[in-house]
Amino acid sequence: MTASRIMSIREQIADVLRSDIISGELEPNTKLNEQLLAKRFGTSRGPIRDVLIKLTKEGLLVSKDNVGSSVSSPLSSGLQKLSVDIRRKIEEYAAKQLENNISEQDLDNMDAIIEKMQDHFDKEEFTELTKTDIEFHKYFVGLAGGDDLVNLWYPVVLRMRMNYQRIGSSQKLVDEHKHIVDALRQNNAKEAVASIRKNIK
Amino acid sequence: MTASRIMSIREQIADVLRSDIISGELEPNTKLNEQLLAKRFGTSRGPIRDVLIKLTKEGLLVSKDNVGSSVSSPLSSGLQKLSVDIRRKIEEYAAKQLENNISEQDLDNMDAIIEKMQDHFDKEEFTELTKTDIEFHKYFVGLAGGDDLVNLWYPVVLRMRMNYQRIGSSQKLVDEHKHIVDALRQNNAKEAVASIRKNIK
DNA sequence: TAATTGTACATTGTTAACAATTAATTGCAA
DNA sequence: TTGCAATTAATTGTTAACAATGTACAATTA
Repeated sequence: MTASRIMSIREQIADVLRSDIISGELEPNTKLNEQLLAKRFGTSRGPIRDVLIKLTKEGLLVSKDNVGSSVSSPLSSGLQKLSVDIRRKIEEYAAKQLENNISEQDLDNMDAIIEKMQDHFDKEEFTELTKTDIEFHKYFVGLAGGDDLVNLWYPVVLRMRMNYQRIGSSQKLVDEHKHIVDALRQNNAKEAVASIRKNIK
Repeated sequence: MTASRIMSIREQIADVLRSDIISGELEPNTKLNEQLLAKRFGTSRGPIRDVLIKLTKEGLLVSKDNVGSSVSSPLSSGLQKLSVDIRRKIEEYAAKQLENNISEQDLDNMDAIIEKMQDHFDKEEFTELTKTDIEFHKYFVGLAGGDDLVNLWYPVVLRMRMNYQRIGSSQKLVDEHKHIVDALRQNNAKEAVASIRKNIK
């Protein structure tokens, strides 16, 4: 039985827009018009506004009063580096929390996510691969620290954007995730941390 | 001339609620009713909803679909420690950025904020002191990294909540901020970082 | 009594109309 | 033509009514 979670309209809209931005389909500085979005998603402007506020807080959009929201620009290289540091700190914390404290079921679920990654990679669906990559780390972070940790982690990751060249060019990315799960399965936090450090850059 | 920025209704409402939460006036798990808030602030529910979404993304509230928003609980001690680490990383980054790269005017402005802190401390206005403390660091972080860095930093700080005993009991807090500005004024990033490490805990 | 169903109530979610603000256009004068 | 002011259009902000959902409690049944 696949328990696909029920998602509210707003959640689904947010997901689509996040994908559009992360994939680069919506380029930086693209203006998002509330009415057009409302028409596109078949709702009124209310839910759209909710989503725009959320994405703005996640750092994917920038909003100006009485003017509107547009896609944010990539971080400066200095802030990019800082974000990598912060993200590593969070995920290394997560790895340590999970040592001797993770169920077989959860490990299996992570394996399944990696398989999905492999599949997207094989089919050259790189946007989906990116999303699944994020899904993997989100699962893992949520396991260790619940919603609180995810909320700390999520904006950092989204704002980093992904490293497409890297994703497009290499099977290594998928393998790196296998190493992380392997280390967790052996309850070897030190090794898990090392794998994560290699994976996040 | 005091340049009090024009703030939108929603911004002002957000500020009030943030204060209420940070000061502890609104305790964790307190349910926030949209209609009551609308009446209290003399608006309709629309702007209230916007604010609730924002505060939720900032980590001060937790929201459940079709149920509503309530004040979030303090972080676990593990996440609290992690947050301190992250906040230090960000502010230390900011201090380094500002070495040999800060105007006399900005330093004076920071002095002014510290004076305001001193004033609130003398009058035992501890909620205002807390807000001014945050204002100081926000100014400083914004100077170094603009909105992008502030957006990274802000949720971390809000979620940490403040350390009231410390605020209530000691003049030290105000002095620590003087040391930070002193170090910045001397373009001594190393000392500034050291002062910040002492201040954030 | 305990569990369950049904109903009334309270609250959030959504919508569409209207107000306020910003952006674009037009017309005019130098 | 260029620069500016006034006007118009487009877009966001706000509101109030309505729909959908969840909650609390009473009635019903085993």
